[in-house]
Amino acid sequence: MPPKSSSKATTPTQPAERATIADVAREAGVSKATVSRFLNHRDTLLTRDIATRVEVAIAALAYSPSPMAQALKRGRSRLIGLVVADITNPFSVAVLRGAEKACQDAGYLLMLFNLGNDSQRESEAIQALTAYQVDGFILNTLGRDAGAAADAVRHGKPVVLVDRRHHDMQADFVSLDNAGAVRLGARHLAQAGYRELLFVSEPIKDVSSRVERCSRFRSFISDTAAADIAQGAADLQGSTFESTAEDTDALDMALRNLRQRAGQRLPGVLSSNAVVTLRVVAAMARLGWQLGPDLGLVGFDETEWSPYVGPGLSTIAQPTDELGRVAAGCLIERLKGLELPPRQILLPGRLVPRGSSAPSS
Amino acid sequence: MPPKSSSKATTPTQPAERATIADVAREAGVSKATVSRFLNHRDTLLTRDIATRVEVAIAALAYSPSPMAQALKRGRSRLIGLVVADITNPFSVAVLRGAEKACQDAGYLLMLFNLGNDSQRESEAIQALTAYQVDGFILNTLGRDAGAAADAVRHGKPVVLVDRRHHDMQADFVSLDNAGAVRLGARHLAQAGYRELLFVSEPIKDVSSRVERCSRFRSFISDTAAADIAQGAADLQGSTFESTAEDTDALDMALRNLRQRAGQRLPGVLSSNAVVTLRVVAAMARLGWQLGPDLGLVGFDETEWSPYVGPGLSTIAQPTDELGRVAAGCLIERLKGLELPPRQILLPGRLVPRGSSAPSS
DNA sequence: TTGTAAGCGTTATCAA
DNA sequence: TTGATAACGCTTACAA
Repeated sequence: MPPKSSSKATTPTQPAERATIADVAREAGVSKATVSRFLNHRDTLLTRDIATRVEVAIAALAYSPSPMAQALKRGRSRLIGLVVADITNPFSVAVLRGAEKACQDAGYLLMLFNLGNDSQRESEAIQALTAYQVDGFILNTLGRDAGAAADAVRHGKPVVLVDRRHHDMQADFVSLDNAGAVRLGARHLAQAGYRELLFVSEPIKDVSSRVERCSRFRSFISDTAAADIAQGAADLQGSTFESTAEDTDALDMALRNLRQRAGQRLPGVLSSNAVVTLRVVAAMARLGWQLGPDLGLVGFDETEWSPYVGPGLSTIAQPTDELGRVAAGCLIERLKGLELPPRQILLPGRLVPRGSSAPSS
Repeated sequence: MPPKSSSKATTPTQPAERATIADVAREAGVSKATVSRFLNHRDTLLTRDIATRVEVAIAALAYSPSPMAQALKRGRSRLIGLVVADITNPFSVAVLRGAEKACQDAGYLLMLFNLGNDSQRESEAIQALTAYQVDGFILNTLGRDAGAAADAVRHGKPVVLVDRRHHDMQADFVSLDNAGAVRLGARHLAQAGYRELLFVSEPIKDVSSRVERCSRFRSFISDTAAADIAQGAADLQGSTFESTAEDTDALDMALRNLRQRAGQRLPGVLSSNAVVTLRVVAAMARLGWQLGPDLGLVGFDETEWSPYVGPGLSTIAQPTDELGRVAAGCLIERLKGLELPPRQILLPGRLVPRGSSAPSS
């Protein structure tokens, strides 16, 4: 293949190959070093005359530097590695979206690695990404594969954890304020009159956000119950349940038991994410119960469809876009050299009350 | 795992820096070229003795080649660029997921660029991605920015178009069989007894998939009506409507008109994607109509929530994962050197009938 | 069969 | 202020 050299190109307007810094140097009649200086240290040391010559040449050749070569030389790539546990999860996607935007705005590109819920592959992901010299990581993973992320940190690559913290890792952490969010949802249910509550979660398995939500739910119940007792009204009870996608019978049973325990009182469910919410909705359909009157429901994660399922699903909206943006922002600050002990940034959730938490419509 | 270079490393188990090919060569007592040969042409030309020495050294240093350096030298990067018009769109995400999986399996990593529905940025995206030497592109974009993708093709980078074709571009195209899918949905409505049909789409704006669905709907109506006349039953009518997110009044009006036109007959809607479906559902709620009895609805795109909205939403499920997989597969074949005229791969949709297209429950 | 050396497109360290 | 020149980590003629 004749590479460039004029020849009878069918499209004369296109420089068949990308121009290199050498081409620019030749065109401008200067050295490569000068061109490089123009690019990187525009402010310092450059004769007006030479500078414009270079500038013209760059424009003429539509030159832009090769990030690959720069990465090789500098050891930095303007790439950010994003590892998500499961891109099926709408929450991950929402975060991804926020992060992608922030990265683009800061001139970074995102390299994506999806674990497909196979936490074993976490170190594989991080290795692949480090190989490409990504400048930093945004991790939304289990952190089971403990060494993996720690390696990255040790290699001096900044890491930001989103939603799920890793055990004793020195990294910024960005997440929903789970304590506040659980309180928001549980209190709303309790005040609406639902007094026998059940927290339904995916299998907890040490996933930090699940652990937190679950334990916060427990403490909400005991705190509130204690307060109630002090006021002579001791009817609030709570329990928790871990639901799997397969075992729908177990969920049906848990809900039946819940209603039985409730007795005269109203039963209510707080579900830990959108997937679980849908499972509860499906169970309700199987049981033939009405959302609201028969069972109160508040679910984590607001979605476009929340308003239209049953009487409308009450949700706790996470600031997903902002989580992604903030995570990327944190990372970029670190990349700019910010030295600070690991930060913890918790963003508040927002309650969106709808029919599913209204005892009577 | 004891690496080598003593020094007082705080973490003795980690080789502070990534090992390079030179390190391996030194460790094995051979030349860099030999190591490189071992890596790339393991099969040919290598003494058993030397080969094992290299192998041992590589293992000892946990060496893996730098893809950046390889890319620089080879001009190929094992990177695939994915450009999506709007990552908010669940369809895009589903495709992304399928593609990501296929790429990973083939040893490619995905670089993601989201246009955020700003079609102007398409060439920006493609340029950024080519700068990183991506080996090929998967494009789910409008193709408004005509030159952009064409440039990539001209530079010899294979391109696969997903869901949206670009005008006269030489590239593989992977998509739902829109003709078949429209027929599936419209016929289902018609057979269920809905005889005054409305196709509701997002603003068509030259987006190829929208254009196709809309025109296929029109021809379904005229074909079927013609056949009906031949049989003496000429009561099937159809029209189309473009809905925007803002102007909900217009949609309400369109539905009211539809029902009026229907007269004694039943009105039915075919909606062009999940977003539009939700808009129609919202309009129904505003109008106080019942899905099914008052208006039949079939929507493109199956989602996890389709079963739980109203009486269940009838949908036309796209094989999203497979679309992504096939697209990535096509690209990878091309990368392996497959020379073929541009292919067109259409995957069938599947009708999922539910309550929203049942006149009586 | 193996080694030497020349690049790939940059940036950085020297002299000039 | 500018220009050679040597890396960065790898592949690949070409020699040996």
